[in-house]
Amino acid sequence: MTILENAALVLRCFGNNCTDLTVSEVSERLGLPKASASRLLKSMRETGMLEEIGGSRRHRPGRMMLNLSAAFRYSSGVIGRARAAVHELSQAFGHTGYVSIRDGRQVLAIADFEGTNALRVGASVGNKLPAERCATGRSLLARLAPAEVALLYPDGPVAERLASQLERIRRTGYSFSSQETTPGVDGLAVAVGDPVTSEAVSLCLVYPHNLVSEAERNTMIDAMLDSAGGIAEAVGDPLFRAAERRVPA
Amino acid sequence: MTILENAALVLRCFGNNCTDLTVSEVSERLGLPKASASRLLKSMRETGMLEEIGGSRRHRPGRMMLNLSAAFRYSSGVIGRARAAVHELSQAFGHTGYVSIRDGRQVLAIADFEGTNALRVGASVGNKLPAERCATGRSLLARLAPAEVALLYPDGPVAERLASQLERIRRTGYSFSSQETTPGVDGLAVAVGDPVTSEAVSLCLVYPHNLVSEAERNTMIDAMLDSAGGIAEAVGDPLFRAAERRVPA
DNA sequence: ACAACCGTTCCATTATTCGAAACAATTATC
DNA sequence: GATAATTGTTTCGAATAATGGAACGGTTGT
Repeated sequence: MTILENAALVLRCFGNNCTDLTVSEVSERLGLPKASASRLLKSMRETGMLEEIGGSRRHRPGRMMLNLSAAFRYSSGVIGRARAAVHELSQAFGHTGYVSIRDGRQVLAIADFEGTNALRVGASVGNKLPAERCATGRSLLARLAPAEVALLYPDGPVAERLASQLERIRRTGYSFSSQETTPGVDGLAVAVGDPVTSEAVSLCLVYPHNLVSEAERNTMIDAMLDSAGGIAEAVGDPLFRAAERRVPA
Repeated sequence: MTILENAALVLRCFGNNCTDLTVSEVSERLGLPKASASRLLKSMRETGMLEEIGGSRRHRPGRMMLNLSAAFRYSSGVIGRARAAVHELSQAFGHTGYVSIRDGRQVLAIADFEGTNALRVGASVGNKLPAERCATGRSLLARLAPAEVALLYPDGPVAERLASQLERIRRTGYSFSSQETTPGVDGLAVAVGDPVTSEAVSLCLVYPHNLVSEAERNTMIDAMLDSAGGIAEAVGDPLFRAAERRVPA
C-alpha cells in the first residue's frame, strides 16, 4: 500500500459531513495502526495537503487544495459555459442553481449560485447525491445508452422505473423532480456534454415547491433549454439535438 | 524526496493560469526524470488525485479534490459567516464580493459572489494576489502587530508606505484600493478573525471605479463594517473593537 | 513514410514505509 | 487536584516501494 493511496483515502474522508479529522479518526476509518496514521497526517501536513485547525489536533485540507477546484472548473469548456449559464438563470428567476457532474451512480455539484428570492434553497457545493434520485442525476443518466444505464443499475424495480423516467427525459430534453431529495423543494435539470472530452454537465435550478406555478415552471424549462442549447451548439453536442424536438409542455 | 512531496508539488502547479498538466510539463517544472514523472502521474491518477481530460494525455485535479474546498470552508466558523455576509453585501449593492484569507505575503480568495449589476467585476476564486498590493490583503495585514508585519516585509520604501497604510486601516477599520490590482476597479475590504483558531478572513467588495460616488462608497463601508462587526461580536474578535471607534468618513 | 517527440516499461540500487510496542501528552473522571 | 483513560508521537529492524537510466511503443506533424 503506497503512501499516496493512503493520502488519497484520507482526502476522500472529507466532504459529506466531515470537515476535519484527527489521527485516531483516520486510524479507525482507514483501519490503519495509530503509528501509521500519525506519520501519514504528519507527512500530509508537511506537504501542505492538510493543515491543523488553530493549533488543535484536528486537520482539514490545506489551503493549497483550494486552488484545485478552480483548475478543474476551468479545465473544461462545457463546465465554464455551464457556470455562466446557470449564473444567469439563477439571477433571472431568483432561484438557486447548480452545475453538476456525474461520478458513477452519484452526482456532484461543482458550482452553485444562490438565488435572490427571499425564500430560496440553500446552496451547498460539494455534496454528493444518488444520481437516480434527483433531477440533475437523471438528466445526466439520460445521456447514456440504455445498455450503459443497465450496467450501473442492475435489473429490478428501481431500474425499471428509472428506465421510463430516462425515456421521458430523452424525449422532452429536461428532467424534473418534485420534493424528492428535500421536502418542499423541486428541481429542474438539463444536461449538455462535450463530445470531444466526453464530459457531461447538468444545469439545474431548485426552488420551493409551493412558490412556482406550472406556467412559471414551463418558462424556466424553456429558458434552461435555450441556455443549454446554446452550449450544446457551441461545443457540438450531438445528444442534445433530440431535445430540440421536445413536445411543448 | 518522498512521493507525497512530489505529488504535492504537482498539485501546487495548478491554479494560476494552469488548469492541466502533461507528463513532460511535470518533468520539466519539477526537474524530474521523465520516468519518475510518468509514474508519479500514473499513481496520482490511480488514487484519484488526478484525472485525464477526455482520454487525452493532459491531467487535471481529480473530482475527489472538489470536495476539499467545501470541507475547508465549513471547518471554520468565521469563514462560513463571512461567506453569508459577503453574499448579502454582494446582493445588496450588486457588486462582486470575495472572502479571502492570507497566506504569508499572499491573499487567496476562498469564495466569490458575482455581482448583479450590468457592469460588474468578474469573479475568479482561487487567484492569488500580493497582500500588500490589494485592499483585501492590507485589511488582513492590519490585524498583525507592526513587528509581525516587519518580519514579512523587510525595511524599505515598500515597508514604510505599507506601515502608514496599515495604520490608517487600524484606525478606520476598513481598507480601500483604487485601480491598484486592475485598472478601473476599486476595492473595499474589512477583516475579522476568530481568536480561538486565530483565523482571519477578509470581506471584500470590488466595483467599477467610475460607477460609485463617494457617498455610495461610504454607504458600502458602513454596511461592511456592520456585517463584519456582527461576525466579530459572534466569534469574540478582540481586534475588531477598535474599528467601532472609526472616524466618520 | 519519416522523423521528432512524448509517454511507458524494465532493471538493480537506494531510500522510504511499515507495524508493534514503548513513550509522551492530552483530556476526562473522580 | 490527582488518577485514569484516551490520544498522539517516536523508535526499531524488516519489508516494500521509489528512483533514474536506457530501451521500447505510440502519437503527431511534416
